Amino acid sequence: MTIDAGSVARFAALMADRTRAAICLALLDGRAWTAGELARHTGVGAPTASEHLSRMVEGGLLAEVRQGRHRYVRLRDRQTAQLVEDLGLLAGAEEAPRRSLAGVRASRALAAARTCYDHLAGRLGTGMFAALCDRGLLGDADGTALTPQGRAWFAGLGCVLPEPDAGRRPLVRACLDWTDRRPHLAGAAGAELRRLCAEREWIAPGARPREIRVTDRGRHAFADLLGLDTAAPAEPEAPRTIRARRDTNAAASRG
Amino acid sequence: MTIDAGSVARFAALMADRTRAAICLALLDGRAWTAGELARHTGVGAPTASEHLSRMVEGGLLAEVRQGRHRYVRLRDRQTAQLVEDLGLLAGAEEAPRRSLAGVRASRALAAARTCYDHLAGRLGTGMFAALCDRGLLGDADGTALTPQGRAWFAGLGCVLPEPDAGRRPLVRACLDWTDRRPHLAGAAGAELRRLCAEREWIAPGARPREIRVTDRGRHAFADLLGLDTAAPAEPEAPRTIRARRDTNAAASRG
DNA sequence: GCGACGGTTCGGCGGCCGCCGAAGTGTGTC
DNA sequence: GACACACTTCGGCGGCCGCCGAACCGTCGC
Repeated sequence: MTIDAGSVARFAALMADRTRAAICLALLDGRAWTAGELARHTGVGAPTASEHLSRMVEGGLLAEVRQGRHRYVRLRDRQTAQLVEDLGLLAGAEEAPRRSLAGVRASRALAAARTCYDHLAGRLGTGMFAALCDRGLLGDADGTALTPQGRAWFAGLGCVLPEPDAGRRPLVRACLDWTDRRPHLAGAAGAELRRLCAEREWIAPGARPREIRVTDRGRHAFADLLGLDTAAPAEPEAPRTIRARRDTNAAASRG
Repeated sequence: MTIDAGSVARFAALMADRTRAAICLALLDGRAWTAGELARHTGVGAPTASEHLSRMVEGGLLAEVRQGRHRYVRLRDRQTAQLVEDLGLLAGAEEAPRRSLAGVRASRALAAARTCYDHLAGRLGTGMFAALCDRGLLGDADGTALTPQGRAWFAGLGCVLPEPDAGRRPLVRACLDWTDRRPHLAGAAGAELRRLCAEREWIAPGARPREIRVTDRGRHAFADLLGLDTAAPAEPEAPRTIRARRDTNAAASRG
């Protein structure tokens, strides 16, 4: 047996609980969260969250950094984040589109622009991907390769892209978008592009985790560079609320 | 919430059991298995297997075809197979290399050549990938693109590759090999290449599931086409045995 | 029609799991 | 040194889960 069924089961079990899955999804924003934040976010007590985190770290799903009286955790690495994302995509693929009204409001902003681990997603991300393709900067039809023009475009922005090297992270990768069902730019170039956008303040963090906002400066830059229209909905943000979810947990844990 | 933690947990739970994980891994060979075969393969009773399969089909992990008094199941689609494979890779990444002696014998053949869902893996797969790169048939350093020469090479073999089309399956994809830790060729081209190898009888099924054997004809073809040395270990195959595994199950299900 | 056979359903058993409250540990602050 | 705070450990509770044996249901072969 090349690979042990037991270890696969053990690893999958780390995500096979509603609370732990919620933790994984929260961590998809690429940041490190404290144990307390995650407890509040998932609506669970501190002891429970603590046990979950220990288990996930032990199992190799999360990495932790202890700092003073805080315990920070993040997804172990890019591969792990990718797995969580793929899992979310597949798990959501067949789901009926039942969503609360509050959810619609929240997801509208997320659908517009958000981060996906370390790159840009939402309509902003898919729009950029399409624009890059249109201009011949991404080649090979699927957009899984960077053309010489593409490389020049990045260089013109002052982006130093890592030399592509077999076995390392792909330079460009097409990542199917949850909300838009079209690809957005992932891979090393996607991460670099996001870093650049943040550095030049073309984007800024939104009200909720993972949500991002295109700044005025960014709107001009995206229009100039890619002919991209990033008109904002410009609605005031509702305060984030913690909702109880104990009642829904038992129901959800069953197939 | 863009994606529901409950559905992620529910989906992950489908693989979070040793028996179900073993079923997934078995199905990675791309074939459809009957319920009985899987019950025997996983060392579990028929009722148990039946319940597992129903749950996995219901949850969208497997697809089933009922034929007479048989129930055939397979992984739902390529994305699902990919997920299982990635999960296996990550789950195995940190594991201590504890393996039984029988396991070593078995995995030696698998490490030499096997199928990975619908393409070739093992040293045969990684060797071909490296050879294709060396000859400039795969471009873009990571080998995520086919060069014009590469396309010509496939054409010369009589392989009709699908036109690459955004949103469809990538033409070529580098898939990290479990045993060799180097990439092998996946994607549509990988699948086509495997089909061709089987059609010309360059490869033949091995003694165990997923295992493949390079034929004499294949050995010559691979040497001529790619300068690839595929010397076989040529050891007689041990008969496959069903081992009891009930005792190890409880231990494995705990973190 | 009958028996063999693959698969399913049902009832029940043992075991683990996820949760919490209470108490404990270590860190930073006044 | 005392207190607040973030987190952990412990004990216990309710609940689901995975398994099996027994009985049952279709299908196939004779």
